[in-house]
Amino acid sequence: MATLRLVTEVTEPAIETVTIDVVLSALADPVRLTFVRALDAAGDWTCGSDVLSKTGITISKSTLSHHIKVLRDAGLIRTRVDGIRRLVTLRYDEVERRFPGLLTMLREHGLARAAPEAPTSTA
Amino acid sequence: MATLRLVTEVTEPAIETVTIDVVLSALADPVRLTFVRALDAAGDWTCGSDVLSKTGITISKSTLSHHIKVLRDAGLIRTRVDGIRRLVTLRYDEVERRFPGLLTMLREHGLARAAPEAPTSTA
DNA sequence: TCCAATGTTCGATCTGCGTCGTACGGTTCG
DNA sequence: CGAACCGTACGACGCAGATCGAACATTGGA
Repeated sequence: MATLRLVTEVTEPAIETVTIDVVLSALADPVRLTFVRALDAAGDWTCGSDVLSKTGITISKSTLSHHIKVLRDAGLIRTRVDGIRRLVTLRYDEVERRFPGLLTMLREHGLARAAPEAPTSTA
Repeated sequence: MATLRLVTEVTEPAIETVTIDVVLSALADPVRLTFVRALDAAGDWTCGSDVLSKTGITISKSTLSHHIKVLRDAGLIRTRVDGIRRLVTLRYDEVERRFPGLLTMLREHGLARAAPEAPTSTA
């Protein structure tokens, strides 16, 4: 019985209300940083659990739910209900508009990898 | 007896070896974020204690020393010995070259302030 | 030489948060 | 309806890190 569609839709903050300190705190965690990078690589709506298998992250589903909530509250991702599961996606354009260069930075700097010496030259 | 000048000089990591996760963790703390903004506003070599009085941050000197070390290890600031005191400065050009847009982002987004209007939906 | 001022280091404390297990709610299908 | 699945909410636990005070090192000046 489909009486009323209640809270099925998940809301995220308007991009204008997102503050940079919240974003930095959200990205400071290695699991969430990896998660955001994976979402960026995926490009479109992805199941959160699938991100775990792709990245090799091993955490419980409650922990995953917690991280997704932190990222959503920070305005970085959006959640959509798809039947029995929930899909998430990176709010790339909005975030890049409010914090220019931030996501580009994450994309270019591979996970926790320092540049291999050679101060001059190379790129 | 002034024998040898030992470790008076303070060293910071080469900018190429700085990883983005360390930088994000360093900036995730509100005290350090305020500190970096103040250094950016100052523009040149500044005494760490003076930053506290400028920003109104009230922490002990040992805590301040700790935060400065974290920021220095993260490659964000540089420390110079000046007689009885130590001066710090933001490595603006280097950081901006390695992480384009990062410091500009901090500069434009005032401390923990969201955009005033929320066009759609509110709350 | 002695003392004041500044900053680092060390140990201890305490809060925040990442983590998990369990219980609960919603959805799909038999 | 009931069972299986997926995700969230809640409480508890443990650890990393933020904080402080005290002791020490260094410098500069009385």
